[in-house]
Formats: sequence, structure tokens, C-alpha cells
Amino acid sequence: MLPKLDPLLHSELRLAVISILAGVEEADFTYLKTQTGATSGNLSVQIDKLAAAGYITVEKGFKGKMPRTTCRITPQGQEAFAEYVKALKEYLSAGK
Amino acid sequence: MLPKLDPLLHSELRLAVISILAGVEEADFTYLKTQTGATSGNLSVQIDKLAAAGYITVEKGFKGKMPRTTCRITPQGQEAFAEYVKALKEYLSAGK
DNA sequence: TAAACTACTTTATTTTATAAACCAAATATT
DNA sequence: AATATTTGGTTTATAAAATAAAGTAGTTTA
Repeated sequence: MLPKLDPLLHSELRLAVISILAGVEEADFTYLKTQTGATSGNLSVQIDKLAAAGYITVEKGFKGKMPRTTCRITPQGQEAFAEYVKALKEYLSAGK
Repeated sequence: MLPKLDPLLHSELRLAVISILAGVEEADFTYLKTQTGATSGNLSVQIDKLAAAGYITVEKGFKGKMPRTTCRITPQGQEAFAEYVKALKEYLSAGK
């Protein structure tokens, strides 16, 4: 039988965020927003969910006088991502 | 920017159904149910959606005296699936 | 100093997924 | 032969999710 897909990652925006973070040291809110094309509200909510699950860390600081939210993937997030990719591959080749 | 993922396919159960159908000539309701582990209700609903989108055809007949629902993927469905897979791959390698 | 912009968060709305309940007919049980 | 159970589903209700709209706090620009 096909494996269950981690519902936290099986979301367009959260998957985009995680896969971006998987490839870089860190990324801030604005960068994630432009890269994903998401609205601020949606991005804010999905970042919270990833953080609540321990998949990413969120650090709030300032760049000059402007607020800056920096995100990083955690080892736990990397593992979850790797497993999600593995599970997905089973789906994509299910019929064969 | 990352491509949009076809929302019709970006659903655990519908993706499972489509990828199973992509590999076989046809599959009936019961087979899809056991392979996916889905409940009948959920499967029924998701099959309807895929059929409404023209991704699969649904044929109702009888095997002996018992009803039998047979599903097949359409060329349109195959194309959509191929494109979904292609788009997904961009997600999975986004950060690099 | 007022308007517009940045960087968000919160809340409300819509959509989606899922499960529970139901149905009709067939088969098995007592 | 009645009754219970199983098969193969559909319909409807509920829970969860995604998304959008509105709001907040402060900054820069005209």
C-alpha cells in the first residue's frame, strides 16, 4: 500500500518553503514571499505551522530599522522533507 | 518562481488514484479502494472530481450480478499527471 | 505632516478533505 | 424462508486547510 504523505509538507506553499530552505543556509520572510509568490498572510500562517512542528526555526530581528524574520530548516525538517520526497516517489511510480 | 501545482492532482488520494491508473489499462473501484486504503466515501468523491475534470473515465457495469465501477485514465489525465510530476520536481530541487 | 510603503499578523471566508451515515442489492446464516 | 451480513457504492455532514481580506506598527518619501 502507498505510504501516507506528511500532511504538513503536502501543501503547496509549505512544500515550497521547505524545499527553498533545504537548499540555503537561511531565508527571510520577504525572500520567501517573492520566491513563492504567496500573500503575506498565507506565508505567515504556513511559516507558523512549520515552526510549530519543529521543521523550521524563526528568528525575529531587524535589518537597520525594519523588522526582519529569518527562517532556517532544522535537522528534523530536513529529515521530514527527505521522507516526504521518498514517499512521493512511490506515488509517482505506483502503477508500474 | 515555482510553478503552480495542479490542485486537482495535489491531493493524496487523487494523486494515488491517478498514478495507479497511469500504470494500468483500467482499475475498478474495489481495487482502487484496497490499493489506496481509502474509505469508500472519500474514494467516490475523489473519483467524481477526477472524472468531472476529464482526467479519468468512469464506467458502470456489472460483474455477474454485482455492480462494478471501472476507471481509466484519459489522455488529458496522462498529460496533467506528467505536468504535475514535472512541476513537483522543481519544488523538490528548489533550493539548489 | 500626510500619504504611501514595508513587513508583517490576525481574523474571516472559502475550499477541501475526510468521515459518518445511508442505501440497494446480493450472499450467507440459522 | 426469514434474517443477518457483506458488497459496492452514494450522499451528506463535519473537520481541517488554504486563502484572502483587513488590521497593526512602524518607516520612508513627497
